[in-house]
Amino acid sequence: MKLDNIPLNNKIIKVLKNLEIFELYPPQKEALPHVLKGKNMVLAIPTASGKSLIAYIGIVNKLLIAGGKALYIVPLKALAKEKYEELKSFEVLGLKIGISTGDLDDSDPRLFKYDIIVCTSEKADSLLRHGINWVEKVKVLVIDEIHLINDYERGPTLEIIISKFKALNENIQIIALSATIKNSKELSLWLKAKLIKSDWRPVPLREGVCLKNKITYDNGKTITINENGKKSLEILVKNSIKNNGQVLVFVNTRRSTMSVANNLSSIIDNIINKNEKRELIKIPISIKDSVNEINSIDKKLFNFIKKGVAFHHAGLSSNQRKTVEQCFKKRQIKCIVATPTLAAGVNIPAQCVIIRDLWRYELNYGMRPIPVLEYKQQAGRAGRPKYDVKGEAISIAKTTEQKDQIFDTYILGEPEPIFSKLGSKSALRMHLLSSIATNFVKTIDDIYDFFDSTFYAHQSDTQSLKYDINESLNFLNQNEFIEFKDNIYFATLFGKRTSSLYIDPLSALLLKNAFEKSKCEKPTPFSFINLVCSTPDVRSLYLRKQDFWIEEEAQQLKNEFLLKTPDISSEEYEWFLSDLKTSLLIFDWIEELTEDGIIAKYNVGPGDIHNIIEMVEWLLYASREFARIYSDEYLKILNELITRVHYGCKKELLNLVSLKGIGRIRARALFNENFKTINDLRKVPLERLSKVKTIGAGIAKNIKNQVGENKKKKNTEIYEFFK
DNA sequence: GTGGCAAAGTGTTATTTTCCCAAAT
DNA sequence: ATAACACTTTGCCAC
Repeated sequence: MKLDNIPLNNKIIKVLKNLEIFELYPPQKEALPHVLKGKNMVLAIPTASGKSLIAYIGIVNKLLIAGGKALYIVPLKALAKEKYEELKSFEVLGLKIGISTGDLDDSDPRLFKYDIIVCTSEKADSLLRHGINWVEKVKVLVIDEIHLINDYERGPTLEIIISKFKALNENIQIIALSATIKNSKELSLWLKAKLIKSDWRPVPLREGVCLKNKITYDNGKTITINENGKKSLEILVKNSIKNNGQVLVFVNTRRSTMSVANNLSSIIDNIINKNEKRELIKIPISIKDSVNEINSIDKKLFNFIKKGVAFHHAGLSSNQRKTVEQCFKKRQIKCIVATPTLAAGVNIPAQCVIIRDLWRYELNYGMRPIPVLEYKQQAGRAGRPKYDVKGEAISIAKTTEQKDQIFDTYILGEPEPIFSKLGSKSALRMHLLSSIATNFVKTIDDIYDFFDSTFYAHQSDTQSLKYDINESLNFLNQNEFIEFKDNIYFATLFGKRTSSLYIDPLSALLLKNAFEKSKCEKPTPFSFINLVCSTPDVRSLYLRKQDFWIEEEAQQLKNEFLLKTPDISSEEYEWFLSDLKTSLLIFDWIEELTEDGIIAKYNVGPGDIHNIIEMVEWLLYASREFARIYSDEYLKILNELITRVHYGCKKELLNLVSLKGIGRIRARALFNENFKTINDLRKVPLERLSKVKTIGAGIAKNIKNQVGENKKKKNTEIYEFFK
């Protein structure tokens, strides 16, 4: 259907044409009239078949007619960025686009001036908890990847946001985007939405299973591949690349990503030509970020990239991930070997997808088959629009039985239905508290009514839900998060802070008890690091066989624990050690152990380090807020510690690190050459400064600008007193 | 029989992942 | 459950 035949605002059509969109895909065509009428929608169609565009048009159309705001909710920060950038094209229509994710420079008041706001689900929840004053202005709510309602950790949040917005704003239009799921009908009934379901794809997908040298396709055809001494995976990759394609290989461990990349590297190296190689060699140099240390993962990655292949998993830093993804999109890298993260993230299509592992290790369960939904998401990455006529998704089987099973469950099978996880204890205590703390609900009937509107109630027996709610209310009451008077529930100061700090009530309780009851005589920075690492909000590292050294550390540090240490024979002892391991990592970080040192000592990637730092920093912040209430003698040590964790440095560098463009590395270099204070930097000549290791002329100038006499000294002087 | 080296066999180890705060610019 | 790696044993050849 050509764009010109669509009853749509001309201005919008013009924007679409600028985006080189001249006609709509069939599912888009089907959905559009309903969206334009302002109806609630559930779009259950494959990824990359243009779901977001329908949401964009829906939003823009509504806002141009009725004014107000729209909220676009996504599951990942990286996706928020992607959507934000796509939506920017609509700014010419006079709509302002905003993004709000944890690590971007946006605070709540600023969001008021935006018309379309992109954020993660937790951020949206957090905004609601802080009582934003523009809730009733939200006319359109888009939920991307709504099937994540099925997720134990994050699903309940999604459900709560939807239910709250529906309660606060009766006429809100909800546009839900979903992967194909079995019970999309049920979902659409809950949302009172029009359901559009389709398997249509812009590039057709052919699925197959490879057993030994034979591939059987979903249309019944078989082909045989054979080449001396090569595994079928290697032949598949080779053939695809030779035909001008690109390949994604999915495996189930990080270690495997590297070993498979290694096996493929010489093969791919042989295919690519000299020009391509020249381009590839440039890549590493162009992304070297002089603020960060070059770590061993960088080196490994660059060695592969040189040969046109890369590995990809959550242990990579965000820079490394971005480089791999972008170079693949630019078609410089021919093959990425990845863990399932890649399938859930930003859209990275390839001509051929190879799914080597359909099993995955799960704690307490051993190896289990991955959900069909996940298989479909991985397979769905096959087929690059504009480049490929057909996408190919091949799974690897080892036996005939496996082959048949893959066909039955994955290729011909239907994705699982999704189930609400709101009934879990942790979800209930978290969301009950926040609902009470924001006065969203007051009486027990309010609470029942509200939970009655959730997907959970839509799916399950409400009687048992009432029982679970009461149990959680009792827990919150007994631990002084909430009180109950004259039939009204209200939150205590402690409860309100817990809710607005966005931490698990169990974490809050742990922190509070430590502050009020700890017998630790003289808490050190380590004490507080260990405290926050013991909360359920900080996910601890795995223990391995060679980690016995941690037990010895426990002995050394025995006087610094704020919490009681469990008995060696007790069940909690393993948890304790794994929390301790995480604490020690952070302690090494603030004692300026190099990134590579940490990577080797703890067997983690730079991405893991970054994640742990973020979690610990966030909980230290929360601890400081509780310290204000319960023990302000800890304020100073906590403030200092938060900055040290942020930068990864010793106390003596706090002055220097407060300057922009100066991280732990440069600060250390300056300090070692005896520039220890802001005043030292003010006195030194520019030329001398630019001779310091890791500091060039540009940075030196930058420093001078910041410390120059006429400039404001507010920021830079804050840490002088730590000396 | 012995040294040198590659292939085959045995044993050990570890196992995927995301988001949440506030304040200032 | 299984891949990946480290380590040991076996097999083979030339001398």
